[in-house]
Amino acid sequence: MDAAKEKSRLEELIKIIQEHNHRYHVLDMPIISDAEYDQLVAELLQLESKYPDLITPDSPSQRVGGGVSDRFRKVQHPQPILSLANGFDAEDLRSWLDRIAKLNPKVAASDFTVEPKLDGLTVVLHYRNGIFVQGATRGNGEIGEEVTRNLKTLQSLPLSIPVFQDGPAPPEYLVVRGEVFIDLEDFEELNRKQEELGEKVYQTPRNTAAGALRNLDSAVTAARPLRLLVYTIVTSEGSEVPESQLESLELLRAYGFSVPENIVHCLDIEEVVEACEAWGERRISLPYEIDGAVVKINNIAMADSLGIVGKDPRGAIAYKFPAQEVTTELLDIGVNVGRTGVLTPYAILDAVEVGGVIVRQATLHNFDFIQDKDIRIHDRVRIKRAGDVIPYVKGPILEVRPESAVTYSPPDVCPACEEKVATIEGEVAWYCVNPACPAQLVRNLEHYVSRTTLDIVGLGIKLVEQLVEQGLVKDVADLYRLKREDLIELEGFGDKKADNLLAAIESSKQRPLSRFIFALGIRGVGEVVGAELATFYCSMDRLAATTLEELIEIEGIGPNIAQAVVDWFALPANQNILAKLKQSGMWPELSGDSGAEGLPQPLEGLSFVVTGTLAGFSRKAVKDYIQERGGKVISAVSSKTSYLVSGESPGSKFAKAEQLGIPVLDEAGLRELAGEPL
DNA sequence: CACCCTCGAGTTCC
DNA sequence: CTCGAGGGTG
Repeated sequence: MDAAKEKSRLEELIKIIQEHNHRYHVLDMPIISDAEYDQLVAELLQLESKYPDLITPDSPSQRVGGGVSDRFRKVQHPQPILSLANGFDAEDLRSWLDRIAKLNPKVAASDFTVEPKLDGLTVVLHYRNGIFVQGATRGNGEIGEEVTRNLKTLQSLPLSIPVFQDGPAPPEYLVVRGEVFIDLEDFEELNRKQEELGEKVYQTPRNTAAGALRNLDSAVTAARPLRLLVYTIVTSEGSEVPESQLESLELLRAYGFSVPENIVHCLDIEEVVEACEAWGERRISLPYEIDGAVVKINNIAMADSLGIVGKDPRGAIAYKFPAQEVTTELLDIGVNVGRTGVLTPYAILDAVEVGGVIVRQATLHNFDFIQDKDIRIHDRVRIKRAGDVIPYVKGPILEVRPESAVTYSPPDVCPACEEKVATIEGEVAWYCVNPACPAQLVRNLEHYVSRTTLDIVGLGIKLVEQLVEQGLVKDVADLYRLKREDLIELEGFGDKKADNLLAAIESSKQRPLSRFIFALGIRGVGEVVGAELATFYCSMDRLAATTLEELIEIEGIGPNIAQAVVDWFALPANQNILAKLKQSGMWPELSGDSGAEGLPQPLEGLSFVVTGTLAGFSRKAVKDYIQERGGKVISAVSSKTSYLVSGESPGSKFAKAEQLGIPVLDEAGLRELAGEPL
């Protein structure tokens, strides 16, 4: 090719590429593949490097920043997309203000906005004359990836800015910043579908959103439930320029963007602190994940005047919540023995902070769970604190699985007694079936004395272990045969403590029959079924003589529980225990009046779920209160729940209730409903 | 038979 | 809170 031909080809290329750009970005009707496009650009670049004189300012090579990605074109942001400095508590927020007030005393009297900090991907959107022309990921803040076509599949992204008669005129050139993310509910729904199809499930909403937005096939992006919220005007030319962050948000809304809701306007730093903490409490009831709150000085000019330190503008700060999800190394897997003999594996973790506490252990539920999630020792695993308390392992991070990772094989003997383990047909759990297993005995005793059963105060885990170790107690009935002399021998015991313990054990004979049945630890018989059996049989003698057929008749008891009950009473070891208990005078009967009969039953037919802390009630007291008045207390919110009783710092039940539209009561509301005079 | 709801059991940290 | 299982229902 001679020079003249090359030069005309170069000019031709510019026109061709511009045409394709137009089709791609504006008309959304590309007629060539991305690869072909990249080839054209590559050819152009090659020619331009040969004839640099011919590079025009409007050449596509200039427009795309000169680089051609193998996946996406890189674009330079009109101005760097800055990150934010982080704060973690109220003190960090106050000292941030103190610092900047020294630079400009006027900020001390400034007002602020507090917005939720969405956990998604930042995108930068360009509109020319009201038409969406380009969208890019944040990238490194200077250069991002151009994902215009994918962004166009988002329902919540306006392709053009509507013009209203009395609304603001759209700017000639507008650049905004927003966040792309997936609602938690949509995410779960997506994973449910994936599971049904036998496809892989996604790990986090954030990663899924990132993957979808950067997918080469826009159809895939379109199929994901991505949402967009816009919260900053980066550039606005040829129209009104907002003076404050609040005005910006209003303007963005008028332009047709979805903006984050419930943005708090604060007049001083203490209000800011309050608002940040409120977002922390609200976090769990939001439809999407947030990892903090963003505090901005409302006046944009004032914020800008403070300048930038490193990559962080001084006029704003991110208040970060403690991470709810972290990753750490799984050092080993241990196995616990439950009171029913169930073997439960647990993860021994490299200690890590999650949501403000150090976590070293987390349950792995059962051996199938380990296999299903393909969890291996030395894997890096994702840990989450469910609700706010109990940590659990979500799964391994396969991408960083080390060579040293080893698959785990469940033990074939009980870790406590070394008897062979057994499985039950159709059940996931593995069992130690040795009736003399010391671990089971300890757990069984713990259950027998625990607060929810016979409530023997002063008899805790440590003491139970001690009594078993010393051979003083070989079954629950032995508790009633403990002698003062034996107890005084024990470490840390004196006359007084021994007497108190004996008195506590003695008082357990006064507990209701229902609690006693629950305390025995029959598989499948918990608090509710125990109460059911107590009201049906009224005495231990009658219960012990029951039959399978009779049990099945009882509402709430099916063949499995019935069989477990019959089996329990048939076991000679248990018959022996019962005989000893009866002999000791531990043989409750259902008393005619339970004390609550006389109360009116205003809550009859209603079911309640309790969450959070109530001021005037303990957890147990509120339960009794509701039950005494005819209401039912259940553990999980469902569509059949009548009311959620919510106190201070409610858990995730609150979100669930809101979602299902279940009415929420506070303590006063409950009392009122129960007909108490106010 | 497929669902939904409820119950039981084990669970972490301070 | 989680998961699994049992029980009831459409």
